[in-house]
Amino acid sequence: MTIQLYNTLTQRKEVFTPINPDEVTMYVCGPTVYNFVHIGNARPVVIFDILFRLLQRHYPSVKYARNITDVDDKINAAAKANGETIAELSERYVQAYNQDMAQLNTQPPTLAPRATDNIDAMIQQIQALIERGHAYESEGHVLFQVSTDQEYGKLSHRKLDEMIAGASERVEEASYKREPADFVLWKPSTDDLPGWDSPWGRGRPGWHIECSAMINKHLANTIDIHGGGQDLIFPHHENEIAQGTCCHESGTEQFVRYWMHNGYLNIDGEKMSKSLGNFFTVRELLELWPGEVIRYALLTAHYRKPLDWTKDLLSSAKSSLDRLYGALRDAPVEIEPNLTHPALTELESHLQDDLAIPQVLAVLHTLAGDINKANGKEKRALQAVLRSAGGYVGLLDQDSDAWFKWQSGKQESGLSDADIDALIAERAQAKKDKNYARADEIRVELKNQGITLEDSREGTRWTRD
RNA sequence: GGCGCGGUAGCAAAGCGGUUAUGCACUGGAUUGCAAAUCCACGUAGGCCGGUUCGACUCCGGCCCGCGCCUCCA
Repeated sequence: MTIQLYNTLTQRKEVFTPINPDEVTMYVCGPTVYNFVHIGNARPVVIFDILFRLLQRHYPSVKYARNITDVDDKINAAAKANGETIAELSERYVQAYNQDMAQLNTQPPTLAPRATDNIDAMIQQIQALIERGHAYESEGHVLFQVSTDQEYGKLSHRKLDEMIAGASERVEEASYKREPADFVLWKPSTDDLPGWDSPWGRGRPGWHIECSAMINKHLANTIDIHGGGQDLIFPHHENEIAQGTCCHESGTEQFVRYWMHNGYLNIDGEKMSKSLGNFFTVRELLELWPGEVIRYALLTAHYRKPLDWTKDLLSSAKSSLDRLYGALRDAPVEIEPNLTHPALTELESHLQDDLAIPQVLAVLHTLAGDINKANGKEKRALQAVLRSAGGYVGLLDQDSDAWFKWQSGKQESGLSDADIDALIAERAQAKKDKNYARADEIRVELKNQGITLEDSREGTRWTRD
């Protein structure tokens, strides 16, 4: 069975065949570090994490790069507002980003290049574009002349003249542009702004150049997969193609073979975005929910479809995970290597079919049902299968007991584990004395504090809501 | 105006030209000192109108509604 991926370029699912099966290359657009990221920013990270895991099972080496944009006007503005240096601010948010993404069980990428470490590569690429007649210098700016690229628009499936006609009010007209659609590769910096020396004076890069330059520098001239949110298709990725293709000798060498784009997160049916202000940061969500619940919630819809982000989605994700972890009671956390099982084969085939993750979740739940009906050796074996299955999508990697005892930042003022254990001990004695009134009283007391008790032959377990 | 996506049961969300998606919630039963967890039972859902077909949620056409992109954005 082969991996099939939906390619935005061709608008269809295609069989994935890497240029070099010994080393697959993937690049995903990372954050601009001027703030905590919102949950919409986390969706591609989680989605491409699952693709990364899938590719790693199929190929000996996968080079996955995710950039850090640490030069941007929004960073400059935020640093100024905070009275902080740009370096301090961006470093702080890089750390926060890495922590947040780790909380969502995402593996770190192979490479996390920063824009500010790759200015040379950008300048080189811009120079190549000028030499090849695709870019020009004007009033301290360097611009890409879109009309020199016959292929421009092939990713977003638009024609240049239609774009301009439709967007005439929004396209920035500037004296230094030859044509309105031309976009900035390099712009001049004033003394109070970050800047680098260049053949065109002290300045800083435009938005799009960092990705194409870093891809060429750190991965290859042609890479296998490039991912990001659907809102990056135009202009960002379209411009990357223009830069990454036109800068090379042939001018036709393919830049990226498979373009993948995830759908948006919506709030009340509308796109979540920083500019609209209708967003939740991953930080604040992690105060209220385990990272795994957030991850699960992000996986409930197919990656190319919009996903409505609601409280119900999260509590439903929590309940769903409760069921899965319930089936993993007393099971070891370690994943058994090289396990084979029809359910794993089925799950793998869903993932290979353009990441059909909702169907993977269905397989997980079917397994959980089977486990709950099984006993002894069979049950143990199925639990190992479920652990493995979870690993395919970055779920179910913690101890079941720890899962059920998870405490949010907001709950920390409540009962401690020791308090709870003490009350349970008291209740056990009461039960032994057939003092059921007192036993029930303790249970109600705990229930009011969000603690649910479960009696069994082996003793009493408890879970936090 | 151009390009694109979607409308499935109370909610969320998939596959599929004919046979249970799945989860959450609800209800009844088993189990339990009472609970919880678990198991069993329980939903002919597919925006509207045509067409193709022996048969359509699935394919085709039209319409209605919602959303996105069209140079800040994941």
